[in-house]
Amino acid sequence: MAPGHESPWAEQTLAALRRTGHRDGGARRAVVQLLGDQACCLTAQEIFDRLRDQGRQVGIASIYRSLEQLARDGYIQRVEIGDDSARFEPIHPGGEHHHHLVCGDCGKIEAFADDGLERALSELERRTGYTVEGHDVVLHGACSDCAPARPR
Amino acid sequence: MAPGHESPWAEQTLAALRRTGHRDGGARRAVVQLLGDQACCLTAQEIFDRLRDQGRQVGIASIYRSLEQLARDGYIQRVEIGDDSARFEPIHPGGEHHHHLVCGDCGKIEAFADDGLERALSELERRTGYTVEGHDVVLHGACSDCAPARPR
DNA sequence: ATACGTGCAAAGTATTTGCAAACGG
DNA sequence: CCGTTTGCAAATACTTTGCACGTAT
Repeated sequence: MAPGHESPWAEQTLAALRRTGHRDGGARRAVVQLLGDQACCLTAQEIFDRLRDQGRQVGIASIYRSLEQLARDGYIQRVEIGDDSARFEPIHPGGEHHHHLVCGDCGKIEAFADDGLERALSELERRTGYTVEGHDVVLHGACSDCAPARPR
Repeated sequence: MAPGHESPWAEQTLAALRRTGHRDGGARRAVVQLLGDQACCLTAQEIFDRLRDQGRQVGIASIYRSLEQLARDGYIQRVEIGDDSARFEPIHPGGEHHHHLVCGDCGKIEAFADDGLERALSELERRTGYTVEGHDVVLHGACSDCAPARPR
């Protein structure tokens, strides 16, 4: 990430935090900026490592605290992949939104979006009367790199 | 669970284990029997507690080891709900299969099945060429008990 | 000035592993 | 018998918490 340059999501999120009376400390800002530049979800440890690689010295506790607050306030989403650590990624207010495919061969996590799936989910919510605030879908299988190597 | 009586799933699973050359020790059998009688997914700790309540004295390490093996060999499925422990439930070979709604108010976990959702998922697999071995869907929201109490 | 945010270290959970004893086939 | 399974305890991994200090407002 080029210093001084922020993704639109990071900018919006930091502005919203300021507006809601939060102070702008270094640790949370670094977490938000890093998350905003990421293609996909990161673990707390990954965030810690990348920030340290960038020379930003943040305590891992601050990362966990930032993530907890950001998730609670709806800026980021917690994603459970099935390895034993939680992952986090920005929620884009526009509503475009994706799910994850976890490759059992190489461990890679790929994002995908699918309208049919989203339609089925909202149909389900409507029909059952559940009051659903969010949903996670995780597919386990072989990613597009590993699948060709195996017989279909 | 009435001793001596086993759910069909438990019976099949134990038979399959025997057939694949596994020995029939007490701990894993107790785990399989308990899981077979359960309506929904359990954590390792819940399994430990219920077995102890039944008078079956099993080490929690054996429960984890059994669950790991059963999941690896495709007898049970790991379900990640978003609290910080993993849950496990039988996979019924028939293919009928459900997902989970986690209530943010009361914490209850409800199972549901939905054909439209399953159709959308298989359509997605077919269209993208992903080789998908399994999928998890978790809805977060208010369950049918808590939702009526809140304005829709 | 004054509370909020941060870093460090310690405490808590959830899960895994090492090992010797128990046990099934 | 012999190797798998088990229980215990110690180890590990991840996350949370207590507390003193820094810093944004």
